[in-house]
Order: sequence, then structure tokens, then C-alpha cells
Amino acid sequence: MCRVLSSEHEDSMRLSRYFLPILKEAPKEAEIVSHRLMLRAGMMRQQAAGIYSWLPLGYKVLMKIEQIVREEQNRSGAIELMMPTIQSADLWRESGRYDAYGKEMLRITDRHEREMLFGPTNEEMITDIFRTYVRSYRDLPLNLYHIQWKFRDEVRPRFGVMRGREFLMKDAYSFDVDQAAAEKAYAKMFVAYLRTYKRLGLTAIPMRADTGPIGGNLSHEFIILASTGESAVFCDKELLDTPVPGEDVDFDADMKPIVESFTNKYAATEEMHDEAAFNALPEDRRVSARGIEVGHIFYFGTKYSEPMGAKVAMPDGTEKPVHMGSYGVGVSRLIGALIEANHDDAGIIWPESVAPFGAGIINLRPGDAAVDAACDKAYAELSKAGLDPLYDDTDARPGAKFASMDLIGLPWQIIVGPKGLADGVVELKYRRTGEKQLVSLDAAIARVTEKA
RNA sequence: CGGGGUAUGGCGCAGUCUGGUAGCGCACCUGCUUUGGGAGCAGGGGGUCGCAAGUUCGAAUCUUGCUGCCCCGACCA
Repeated sequence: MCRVLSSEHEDSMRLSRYFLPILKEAPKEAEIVSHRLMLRAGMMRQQAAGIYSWLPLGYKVLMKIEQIVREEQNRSGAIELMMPTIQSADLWRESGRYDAYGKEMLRITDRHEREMLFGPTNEEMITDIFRTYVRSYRDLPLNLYHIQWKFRDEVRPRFGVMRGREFLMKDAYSFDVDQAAAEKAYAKMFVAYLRTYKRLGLTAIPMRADTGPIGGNLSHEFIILASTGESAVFCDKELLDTPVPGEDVDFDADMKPIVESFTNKYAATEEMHDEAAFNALPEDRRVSARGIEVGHIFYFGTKYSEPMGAKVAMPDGTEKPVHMGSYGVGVSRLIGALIEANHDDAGIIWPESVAPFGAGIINLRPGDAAVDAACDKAYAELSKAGLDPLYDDTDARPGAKFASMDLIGLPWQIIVGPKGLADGVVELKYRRTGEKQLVSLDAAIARVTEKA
């Protein structure tokens, strides 16, 4: 009894007590599938163009993605801190970007008529922190990151969270003594990104990106393939199966072979596409698809350290500006990308690593003693196993319950009704394939919890 | 920022051309019947028709101005 009660105070939830405002029809402004499904599944609500409230279901997914991103950043040796959303214009004047940035920057004036801004990124601020405290080459390398809300006043926000104005982003910044060291930091992040997307259930392909005036080849966009992607991409089919390093990867070792196992194969977005090089691939290895950018890493040398005076003392006593790189992951955008890559006509199909609840339990006849008891048992067992189940104990009709559960896309459903129970079985449904089987309650619980 | 749409209850929509007391489906509340893939019947609540001026005896409807939102393009995580 106490066990059941205490588990209820964790993440598991009875639908009758939850806040899950499901819509049968999607608001007309939502055009693409991820946007429609997020609104219908009650994950978010638009408050202004490109600005959203995160409702409980959406917020849970957002936090799960954020946590995976965080764990992989930490594993690679990056260190988390937190910078504010509001910044002073003065910092941006130092780098020259205050005037250069244009109208995408949301400029704010405070009560003392001081010029402020809602940060679209944090290179200036992190450089300021660095120059304040770090003076010696001995303190390098250093990689600091935070996961914070950003604002870019896009001319035309669209596609829901895929192209919002306010968005959650992980941005990391590396500091090194020279370009060779910075390249090592870059390679570490490259590998951390491969691992992050893998854990999210996505196949992200690193593609060379435009490095602008700095040149070199140290900029990659991480792209996932989805038919609704925003840009055309071209790559070698072998990249889809190139192995991603496991949890035991040693980040102190040389990352270059891993990076090269990806960068030695053709991959480019439309802007960087080289038709001749692509056509040199055997025909059956040419993948021409659409993609969604979910991360971007680049090395930019002394672009900020130089004008902002972020220098360290070198062994010979001279001072040199540090070499920097920055590494972004669009955390909120990833929700949209995940849905674009994982859905069917009935709704969302969450990868297990980010599903808002690990499994759904549907009670087809609340009030029926046997059905209630079976559901209570499933709920307690799944909760105990840390599966974080959502228990639909409402008195809605079966059809509505099935439709809602499919819509929100939990990996597993255990469906309990009086008819099946009379034969000693419940229905176990795997959302991704739609595969259903009639098994005993214990077997269903065992099957769902075996991976947890 | 150029071009095009659109704005009527929480969501989807009709009504606007031709001015005359705001309607439908879903959702919500009550009751009854139902209950294994988005139930049926009956009753009920909820909207100053985006905002502001104007025309008119009378404006959701006509005129003017403004604003929000959406789509296409250029731009970006």
C-alpha cells in the first residue's frame, strides 16, 4: 500500500489527475506534422509567433533531451555553467557584433535607458568570463557550456519549435592555446555529438558547413534525414551505418580516427554540394534526401578573443589570444526533428530514451474490480521498475483511449479489459510497429520492464 | 522585408457578396442508455464576431485605418 502511494509521488501518473489537453483537431496555423502533433498531443501552446508555453507532456520530453545532451557533454569533459538570457549591449560592442547583428537581435532598454538585449548566443559573454579569470596556458584546455533559452527575432517564425523565436539551446565554448589544440577540442565535441544523437534514437550525419572568412574545414552541421527537412542534402550511404563510439569511449585518447571515419565520406548540404564528387560515388551509395539541422560546431580561432582581450600567458612569458570554438545543439528544435523522423498517421512514436512516459496502461472498464486490480498491479510494477508509466484510469470510451495513447506515442501499451481478463490475458501493444499480442498480465509486465 | 491570405465560444468551420437580435460539428456540464479501436438520445453553459473610427434607424456583414496570426520568397539552430 505504502509502496504504491510512494510511487505515485514520483513521475508515474494517473491520467485522471494529469494535465494532458489533447485536441481532436489541430489548429489551422500548424502546417507541418511535428507542429500539428505537438499541439494535438497537448505538448505546447503558442503564446505569440514562435514563442511557446511548454505543457507537461512536452516539458517532460524537453527535459529528457536536455539531460541526454548534458550527460554527453559532461562525459566529453565539458563543464556546465549558466549564463543569463539578458545581456548588456556593451559586451556586444566590444566584438563589433552589436551593430552587425541586425534586426534578429531583440534589443531591450531598461528603466535607466541602458541598452540591453535578449541573447541570441553567448560568445561575447563566455569570452568575458574567461578573460576575467583565466590568465595562464596551464588552465587550458577548457570547455564551458550552458543550456539556456535564446531569442532570435526571426522575420518569419514557422514550423512550430523547428523555427521558433525563443528556443532552448546547448552551447559550448572551447578555449585552447593554439589551433592544433583547438582541433582536439573540436574532435571531442564531434564525438560527443555523435553519441548524443545516437542516444536520442537519431542518425545524425555530420556535413561540412561553410566556415565563412576563417576557412579550413572545421565546421560541421549535424543533419538528420527526414522527408520534411528544410534543406536538400547529399551523402554517402555508408555514413548511415558508420558505427558511433560507445559509452566507454576514452575522450583523452586521439579522437581523430573516429572523426575521420565520418569525414572521409561524402556528405554535404545544398550550399556545399559538389556534384562531381558526389557522382564519383557508386550509384547505389548516393543518398539524395532532405535534412534537418540539429547541431552545428565550428572553430573560429581568435575572432572574439582578439578584440575582447582574452589572452593567456604562454610558457615563454608572452601573452597570446586563445583559440576558440563553439558548439550548438538545438534542444527544443530536436523535439520537432524527433517527431518528423518518428511518427505515423495515428501520432507520435517516441524513441524509448526520450518518451515522456515509458509505457501506457489502459483500463477499459474503470470500476470493474478485476480490471482495476490488474491495472493497479501493472502500474505499481512498472513504477517500481522505474518505467514511469502513464495510467489511463479515466472513464472515457475505449476508442478514445486508444486514439489518445497512440497520439502521444508511448513505446508500450498494456491494455486491460474485462473480456481479455476473463481469458487471463491483457493486450500488449508495441507502438512503433503496431504489433499486438495477447499475453498474461505478468508476461506483459515482464516484457515491458525487461529493458528498464 | 516584398507578395498573398486570414481573424466569428477551447478547437475546426458556416454566415459577410445581397446589413435586420449569431449558428453548426467537436470539446465542456447534467441525466439516461451504452462501453474492446475518437458512442446515442435529451437537456444545458459559454462568443461586446481581432481593435478603432465612420456610414446607417440598424453593422459579424459596407468604408477607412491599425493589429495579430498563417502561407510563398529572401534569411537562420
